[in-house]
Amino acid sequence: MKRSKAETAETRHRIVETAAREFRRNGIHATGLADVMAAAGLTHGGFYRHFQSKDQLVAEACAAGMNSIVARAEAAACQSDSNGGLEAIIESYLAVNHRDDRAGGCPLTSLGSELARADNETRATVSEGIVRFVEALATRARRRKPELAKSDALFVLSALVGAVTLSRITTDTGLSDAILSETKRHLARP
Amino acid sequence: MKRSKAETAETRHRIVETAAREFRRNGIHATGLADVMAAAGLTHGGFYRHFQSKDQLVAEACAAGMNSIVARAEAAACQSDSNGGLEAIIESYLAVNHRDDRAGGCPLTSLGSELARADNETRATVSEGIVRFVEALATRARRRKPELAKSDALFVLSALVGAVTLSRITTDTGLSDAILSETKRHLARP
DNA sequence: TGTACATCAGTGAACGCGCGTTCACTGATGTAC
DNA sequence: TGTACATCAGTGAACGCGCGTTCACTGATGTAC
Repeated sequence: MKRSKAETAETRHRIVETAAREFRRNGIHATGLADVMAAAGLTHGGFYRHFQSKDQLVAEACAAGMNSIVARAEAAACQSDSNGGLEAIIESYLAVNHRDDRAGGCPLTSLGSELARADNETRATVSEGIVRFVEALATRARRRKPELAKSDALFVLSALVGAVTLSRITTDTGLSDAILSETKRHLARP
Repeated sequence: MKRSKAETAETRHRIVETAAREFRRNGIHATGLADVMAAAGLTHGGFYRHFQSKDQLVAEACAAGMNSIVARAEAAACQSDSNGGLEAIIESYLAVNHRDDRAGGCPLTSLGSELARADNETRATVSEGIVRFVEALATRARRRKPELAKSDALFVLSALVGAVTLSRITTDTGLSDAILSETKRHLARP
């Protein structure tokens, strides 16, 4: 039966947030629309009342995922009592509980190689999220000259994404922990 | 009809090498066994004469991919005329033609997020490849103390993998190039 | 404000399709004598 | 060394299954009067 406008909007929002978690947890390709809808407490038939295609949901879910990771970085920086907050962002990204929480973590690591093959809409949205992440890091960089700060930020983000990606691949838990802690140590001393 | 032992071994090897390329090109989940077999010049029915399952092929293909990227790193280091060859490995990994050649490049970047969800067999094999890559970097590290050299190597590999992953996601070609060149610049000056 | 009706969110069955896997069959290989 | 036969690599059709997508239907919502 028909739902109120508010309820419809709430449902759509819930589908996107659920998809953002499910895609990060199991991968985009491996997650079916029926899985997403069921996790959102719905049957799959109603999907197309809200979205034109799976690709559209992928794009929106990735956008939501990027928004939340950038917001978390900003929050970590603001809550930090030390200097600019750069260390706080690095620590929160390289935390063991970020590595262990694929579903709630950064899409760049949980979906990295799939995003490189995603359609232009998704890649453009994620790309814009990367730019915002880089800006969040650059405004807190040690070097003040804008182009140097941005250069530092690109490097830091590369190290963060690579470290968490590798730490999730290896079956050697000691190596996994070492990748995170050594990357943290190197980024702390410039 | 039956084939000679040599021919059978050659065919099996060709399937693994073809799969290594196809998986890196299109992703593991998105590549069907029929795709791999067709690319190897065979029909899909014969697959199970050589492998027990798709998962087994995935593990062997990823092992082959790791072998070839570590071998390429070693080769780049040996051909380099400068100091230890560390810069040569970094330059070859962060090269634009590595970014643009997913099918022939490093599995850690072309399959990163899928490998984190792969079965234990595949993850263990890739993990061992990571260790060999880290050793290849560590023996050429600037710092001589073994544990410091390994720490440096873990950090360098993280930055390499993250940089190429990000450079493939972004739709902004200027940003993509900058990620590679700035990461190269930072790793060059310790 | 109250009533009549068009709208449409959500359900559940169905669509064609491609997946991983299995199987009967073919005929060259390689072994046993 | 030559012959007879079991083996098995590769083919092509078929299997059940889950995918993205479509559709007829239901009934509460929200609009038009």
